[in-house]
Amino acid sequence: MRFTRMVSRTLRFDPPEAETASHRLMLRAGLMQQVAAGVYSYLPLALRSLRKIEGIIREEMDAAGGQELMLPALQPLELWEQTGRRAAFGDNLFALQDRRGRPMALAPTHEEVITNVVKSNVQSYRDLPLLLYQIQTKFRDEPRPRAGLIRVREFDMKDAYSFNADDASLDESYQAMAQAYRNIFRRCGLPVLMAEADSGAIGGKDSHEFLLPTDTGEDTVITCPNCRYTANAEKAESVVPRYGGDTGDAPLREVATPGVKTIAALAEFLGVPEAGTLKAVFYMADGEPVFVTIRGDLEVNEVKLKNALHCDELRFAEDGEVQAAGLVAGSASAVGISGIRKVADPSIESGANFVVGANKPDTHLTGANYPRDFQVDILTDIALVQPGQLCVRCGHGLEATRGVEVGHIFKLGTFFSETLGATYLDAEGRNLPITMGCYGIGVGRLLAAAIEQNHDERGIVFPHPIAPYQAHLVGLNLSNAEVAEAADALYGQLNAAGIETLYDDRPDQAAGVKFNDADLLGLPVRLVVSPRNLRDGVVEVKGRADEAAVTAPLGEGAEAVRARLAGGG
RNA sequence: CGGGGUGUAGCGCAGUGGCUAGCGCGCUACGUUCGGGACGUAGAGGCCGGUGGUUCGAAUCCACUCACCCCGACCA
Repeated sequence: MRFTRMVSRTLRFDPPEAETASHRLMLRAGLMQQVAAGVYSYLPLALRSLRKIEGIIREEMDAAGGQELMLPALQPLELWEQTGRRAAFGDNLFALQDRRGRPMALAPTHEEVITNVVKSNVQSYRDLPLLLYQIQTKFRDEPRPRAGLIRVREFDMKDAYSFNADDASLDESYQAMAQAYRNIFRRCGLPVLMAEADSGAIGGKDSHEFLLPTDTGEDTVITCPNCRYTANAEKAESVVPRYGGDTGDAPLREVATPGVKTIAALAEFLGVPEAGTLKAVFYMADGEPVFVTIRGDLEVNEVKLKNALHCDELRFAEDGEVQAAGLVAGSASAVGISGIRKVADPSIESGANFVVGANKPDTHLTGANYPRDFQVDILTDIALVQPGQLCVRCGHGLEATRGVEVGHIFKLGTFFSETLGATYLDAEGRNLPITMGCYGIGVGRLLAAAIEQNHDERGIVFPHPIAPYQAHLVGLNLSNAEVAEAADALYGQLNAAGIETLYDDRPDQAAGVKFNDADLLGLPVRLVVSPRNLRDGVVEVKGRADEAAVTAPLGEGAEAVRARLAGGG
């Protein structure tokens, strides 16, 4: 490709709206252009890279026994109502009407449609297992798109679905997918963490996320440096150190706490640690108020809470809703409260004689103990893991890192097959629901993550397998006919040798401009033809990440590129 | 949806009521330069986000509205 024929141009300065590295570099290098919030045009350079990523994904999916197909993005809304996911997705689902007023949706994912495909094609255990996948555009009306391709509303996703007769078979498919994912990310130059993840309201036993560690990531990963336990903070569990050695036989006693509203203020006022108090938090779950109790030094994990409540929408209650429920914000506790759903974290048992609200203004109680003084409807882990808490497996201190989720695999179980009636006959003639798994990779996000991981202060440093071109041929001083001739000839040789080459054939740009653009675009190998090199009969060869260039005989440019690519770096 | 911010040339920005709206980059032409973002000369390029108001006069003041960015609740 000749530089002078490219539609895109590089930006001389960083675009001010882009804060994360991949976003900034992709705009600046002319890889993409924004059309609307979370909607981008992919220019040729980006598309070439995306196609390479897709190629890697296809190879690995096919190697794992996958079959590629293509499902529609436009779907009847009815399909989403059948499984109840119209409500689950809520405003994130792009809904529209066709010309006859029929409700339609732009699909955010494809479990419903693929389950119907399998339902009408699979009757027997002999037809299983199946692994089907596609690379296709998804639509999600995200509340807040951000950071370039990290979070967008229209994006290409590789989504795969496995269909198995039983859990043992599902495990095999799941493991095969996990391995395929590891291969894909390694080939894209990404050192990902595989973390235990929340599987969502639909359930299913296992779920893992593949996260690229980076400060600009949206997720928090909890890791144990000792036993390698790795989990998304949404899912992670920890051991909460017990508070105090008391036996819990202290009597309940009221204390006046004028003006004390927060846990921090309460702890200070009474001279007890925050772990010696119980915190009350109020949520609205699908419109119903919920009373949540957790030890004072811990935070509520809303994902865990949502799963415990089996609700679609969960949010903090507003002041008016708290009052309407007859609760006293700042001095509330579950003691003596009824007529509202009560959820508590097991940490309320990891101590005794707690300080809690008295459910009247400016008053608290000391000596509160569960279950002696109050009861709850649901007692389950709803705590957010914090670094420094202890690993549930080995007791070592946990650490937290930020990461971008680039892939996610789920064991779905039989939710969709049961809801939509996808069954098979087993060897004994029984009609059983097919067991499913699903596996997603965001292709554009993977590119963004790769750039996030592989760049320096000068620009992108593309990993070879996903670079738009392998070689960047720079011709300096091309108004000199001899140099132009030599550069053109080398370009021809590279093409003939099958090396994808971007040829900076701009006749009148200064060397600095060309070098800076080459660094910005970050193609793996740079070749320089110039009057100086021509005099010596050589071409300069430099890997993007190399400190210095080496020279090769002018006629051996293609071999030099191959050698440099094989050398890594 | 809550909080903060921005809309003026392809891009980045300046312009606090006065008539022909400016600067840098980029772009076009010619000339000079030529190994890390060169220089000169001459040009092209604007419904100042939109609508409605105030005013003799609005990019500038007021109201409404739309869009985009950043911070929090969603996910590949």
